[in-house]
Amino acid sequence: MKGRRRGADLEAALLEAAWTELTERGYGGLTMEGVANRAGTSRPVLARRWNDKAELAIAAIRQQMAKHPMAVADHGDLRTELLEYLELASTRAKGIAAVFTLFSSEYFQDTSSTPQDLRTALLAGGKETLRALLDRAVERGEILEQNLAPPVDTLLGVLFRHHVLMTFSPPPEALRTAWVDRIFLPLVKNHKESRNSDE
Amino acid sequence: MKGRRRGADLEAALLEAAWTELTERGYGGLTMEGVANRAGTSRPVLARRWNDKAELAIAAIRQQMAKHPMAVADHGDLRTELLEYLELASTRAKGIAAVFTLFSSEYFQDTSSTPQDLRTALLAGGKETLRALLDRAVERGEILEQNLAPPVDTLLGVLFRHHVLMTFSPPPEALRTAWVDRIFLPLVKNHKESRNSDE
DNA sequence: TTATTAAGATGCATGAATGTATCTTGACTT
DNA sequence: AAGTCAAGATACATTCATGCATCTTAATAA
Repeated sequence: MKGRRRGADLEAALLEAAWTELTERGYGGLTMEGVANRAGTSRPVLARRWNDKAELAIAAIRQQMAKHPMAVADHGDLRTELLEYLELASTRAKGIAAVFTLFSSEYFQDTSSTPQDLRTALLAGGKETLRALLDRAVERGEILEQNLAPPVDTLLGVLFRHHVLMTFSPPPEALRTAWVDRIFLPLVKNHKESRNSDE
Repeated sequence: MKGRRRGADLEAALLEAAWTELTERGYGGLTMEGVANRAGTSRPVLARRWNDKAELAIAAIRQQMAKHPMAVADHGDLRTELLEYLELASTRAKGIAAVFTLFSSEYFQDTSSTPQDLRTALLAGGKETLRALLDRAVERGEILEQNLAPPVDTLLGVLFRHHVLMTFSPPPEALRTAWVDRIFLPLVKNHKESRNSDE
């Protein structure tokens, strides 16, 4: 029995509806009318705020990121924090997958940008969560700075993202610990970077 | 100056046109009319053979895979073969990225399948190229079978695919060698799987 | 209370893509 | 050489989403 929504209230509700539509139907299935219906309003209200499907979608994504910041507390132990990071990320798998459907249809054609571009644009300003974890571990002396050279430092994020993109579902706990214990940690733990190891 | 195409000839030309459209415009921008125009024919000819955009797209992908098999010769050295594998794969980055645009729009909604599902369906029968390389290396005694446990064995493929999906472009040579020398080989080379390494 | 502003409902024209039916014409078969 | 079948061209109706214009009504401010 609530009255007529206005301003910021309304806008938040619209973006929430857009987000739900995006996750349920993907970017291709996202329509202005669909969002309007779900929000219990009509298209003109949407049209007054956003021009494109793309604008609306990105605004919706921004709102979700603002609502649920990815924060991993300092536990004094790298392994613990990495697992928590992956667990936290897993709860958002559906949303992440939905975001990537942006690049299917027209979006990446029109803007000629890549998922990487969007990712950096959305993360602009805030340092990456994963990077923060690793820096803390370096300060604690758990790992060596030099073992975090470019392809390695982002490895866990890559593994997670790839899994989500390929399966549209979060990685199970067993897989996450395997990534940490059998891939990432062995690479960064102090095994005195043996360059030109053999041959 | 060529006459009217028929049967298999025509079909191959149609699939070739579809593939080009798919790589240039992505799945979202793929239209029956666009393919017909590019193939120099009209929509009814397409409609007689495939019902969906999806059917057409998958048939086009199949034809490309058949035309360009991913074959890496036995060079007696794992590292050489891995680099050749990644180099070969890189030449197809554009196509691979295009294939994944399938899962943006409607396809994955309608079929409720995942990119993983499609991948396994397309690879059905033939063993994976990467897996073949690794098995050969195990036989040669270059690496230990036990170091190829599940999350590690497919690691290079994961890294490659993730890069292509995120940037829509092939990984540069420097990045490929970094994957091999600083991530994959260190993990599989005989460092006597130290389980419960420390703590 | 009154005035202003935007929410919300409705209607209409448009454009893109598709499905389908029809018809002509070229190529292959016997 | 005649007949058959599919290629290729064209046309029409349909569907879906969008853009825009209009009008009523509710909420907020003066």
